[in-house]
Amino acid sequence: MTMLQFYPIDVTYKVLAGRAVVHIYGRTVENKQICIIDDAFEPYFYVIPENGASASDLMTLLENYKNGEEGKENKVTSVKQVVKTLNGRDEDAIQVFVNLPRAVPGMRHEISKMEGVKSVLEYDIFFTRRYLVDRKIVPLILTDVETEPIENPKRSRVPCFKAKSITQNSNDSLDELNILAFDIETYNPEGRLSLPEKHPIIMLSLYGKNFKKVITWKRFNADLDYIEFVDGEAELIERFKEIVNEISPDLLVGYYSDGFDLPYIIKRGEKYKIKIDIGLDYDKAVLPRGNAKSIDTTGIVHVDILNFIKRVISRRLKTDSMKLNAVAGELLGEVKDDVDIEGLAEAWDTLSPELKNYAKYNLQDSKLTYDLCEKVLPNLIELVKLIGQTIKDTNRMSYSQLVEWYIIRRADEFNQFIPNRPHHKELEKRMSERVKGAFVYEPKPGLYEGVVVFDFRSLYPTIIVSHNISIETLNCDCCKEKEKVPLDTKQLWFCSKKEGFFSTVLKEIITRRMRVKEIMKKSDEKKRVFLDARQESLKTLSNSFYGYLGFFAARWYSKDCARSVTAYGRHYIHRVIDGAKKKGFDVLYSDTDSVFMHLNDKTEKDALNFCDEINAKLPGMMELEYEGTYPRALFVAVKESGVGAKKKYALIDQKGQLVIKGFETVRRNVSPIAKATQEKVLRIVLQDNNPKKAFEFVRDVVTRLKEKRVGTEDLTIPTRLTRSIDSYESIGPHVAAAKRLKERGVEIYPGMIVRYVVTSNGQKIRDKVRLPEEVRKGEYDSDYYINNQVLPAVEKILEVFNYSSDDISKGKKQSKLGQYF
DNA sequence: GATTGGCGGGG
DNA sequence: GTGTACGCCAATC
Repeated sequence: MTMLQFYPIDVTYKVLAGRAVVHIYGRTVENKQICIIDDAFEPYFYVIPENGASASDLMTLLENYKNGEEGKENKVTSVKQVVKTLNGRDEDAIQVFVNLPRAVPGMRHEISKMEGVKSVLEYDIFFTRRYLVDRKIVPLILTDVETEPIENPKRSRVPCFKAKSITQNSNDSLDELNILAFDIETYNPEGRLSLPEKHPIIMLSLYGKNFKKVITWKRFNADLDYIEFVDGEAELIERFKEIVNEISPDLLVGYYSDGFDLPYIIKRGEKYKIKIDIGLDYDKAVLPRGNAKSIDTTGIVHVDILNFIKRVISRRLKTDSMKLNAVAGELLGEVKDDVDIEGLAEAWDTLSPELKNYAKYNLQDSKLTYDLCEKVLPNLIELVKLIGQTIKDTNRMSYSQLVEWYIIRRADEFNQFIPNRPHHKELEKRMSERVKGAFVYEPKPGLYEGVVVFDFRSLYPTIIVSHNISIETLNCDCCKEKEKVPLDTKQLWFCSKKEGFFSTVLKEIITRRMRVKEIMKKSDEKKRVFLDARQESLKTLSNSFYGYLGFFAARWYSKDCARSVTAYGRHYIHRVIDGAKKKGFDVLYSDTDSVFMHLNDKTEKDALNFCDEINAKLPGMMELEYEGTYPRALFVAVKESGVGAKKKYALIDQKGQLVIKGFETVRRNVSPIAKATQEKVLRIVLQDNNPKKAFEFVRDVVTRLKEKRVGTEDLTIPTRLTRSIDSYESIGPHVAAAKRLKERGVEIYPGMIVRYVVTSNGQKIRDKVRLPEEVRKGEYDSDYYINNQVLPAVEKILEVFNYSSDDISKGKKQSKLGQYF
């Protein structure tokens, strides 16, 4: 028997000789890939006996239970009596061990209908995930194993060891993973998406540390040292497999490769009877079945990095497009090569010298994918270590799943059963339940000087912790006479004696984050990247706890807990608003956790003192924070009502930076001239405090539009087609533009962005539409751009200063505006 | 205005 | 594989 240390990377299980055997792939401390095999873990679930039913009778019955055909039998192997808590109530239960994971779904329905059975619990916890939780193993953390080597292991590309014991006793983790990125180019003469039934893969690129390669199967003149020519598509696929297994990276990374690249390679492989058996266990990668979306390769983990970016990273990105170009542009400051991808098929057919540029383009896509993966990997790794599930799974988890799997891992420590997921009827009920949300104080439209902003630090998480909000502390018997949740509709309270499971777990996450932030201050640059990713993961996780409580599919769902959180939120924000008014500040605006106060004749110091007074009375972890002082703030009206618009305001800070919220400056289907005018007007108003100048600027834009001095590029409106043009009932401008494109022989497909200019040819908008390349400079409908683009973008801003749209277009002013002229 | 349906990413 | 996305926008009633 020898001791071995390794870092787990991937976990799977195989059925060997009628037993489920867990296989953990990873790297040793010497950086060798290995597989640890553990055959001592058994699948199980729980049965709760009916009240009053005899648990021992039921145990005897279950002990000998079996079903299924011979050879495919589902059998109970043993039973054990346990007591655990389910949503605050202690339950006597029977833990039922079975022969195979598939026996659990195979028998749980029948068992749940047996006499004396109240319910069945934990029947849908995936075997390998359960293994990690029960064995307290966290992927990527240094693991000690007592092993015996296995001679001549079957179906393994790496040495295998049988585990006698497996434990983690260290915080040391594997933070540098070997990445190989890949990308394919396909042949598609019809000029839209390729069909794997018809169109071959013509290029495939791979990019790793000190490795770059483009494989293609037509020879052309290309003076590129990374090109490798092979004889055909089948050879291309074989070569791809060879390289992946030669390099044997930890991660095989693509961009939308769950949805495009890997399924495409698999389907083209089928045509030549080539299996994509690149995993360390030789299992062939298969297309997702049913509703599945992921493609798994064992040991060499397939990571579609788009998943992670979309789910976790996108929150902090400005772009709303998840295209590789947009994401790489923002995260890396680097973009895709600029080639006309529509011309690839023709270049391929004619063996054009352009193919060299397509090869470069192909490699560049893999490089961007590699760099993106490297960039977000610290975040993914920290999340893996926090949640305790594999890279493969964590990469594809939504926030609610991340919270849920974190809680599941902690449940056993607190002796908690994992509640069942809601079924159809319950889901329907939950979906119809609405929780009253946050309080919004509507602003009075206007330009204000001297504005201080305060907000509650992590409002909802700190409420949950400070008020001990948790399913099992809700309306306890012991605290009936204590403080109630500030709600008119219902009497709710939370235990003040016993700490709740949900709130305790959340509290630990918050304190851990504070500790990490402290350590960060004393760390060097390299460490700080990981620590920053860690505190970021802890933050996103803690911010998701409230949402999880009210998420309809959550195991730990509680509408009463969720509504208590928002009720306390409204309560505390009102406390700030009322207190500020009493002190003589004008409250301008408030939304959920923030308050905008007008200083009036008071100073910033007065405001800070006020903040201190509020903080002195807040419970537990709750804290009101000073966000900043702004020399000017602008609030605009919504429609005709004169009421201030919510979530739409603009500020200028003391350094002259604009903070613009809710204005349409970034919306897609607006012309550049309208966007730019809006931004400029906000800057003039906030920076120069000169509405007249803003007004005149707009009037000048209007004049330039009238005099046809605006260039076509500033007038081009981009809009996305959402379906095929024939299926549109009404011909909107973008549909008319699409039709013109089609007439010119351009393939039209749903999802494409059409760009058009509105001219004065005809009556209806659809007749006025032209493609940018069809119009000469000055050929456009001034009235349309003035009345439908520019004016709506600035109207609400200028209205604050009593300018109306008529004033601008006519160049006149109303008499009451004398003060500005 | 509320509800429903389909899309995103990829060549 | 002890299962299987989800949040948003646009179209439509």
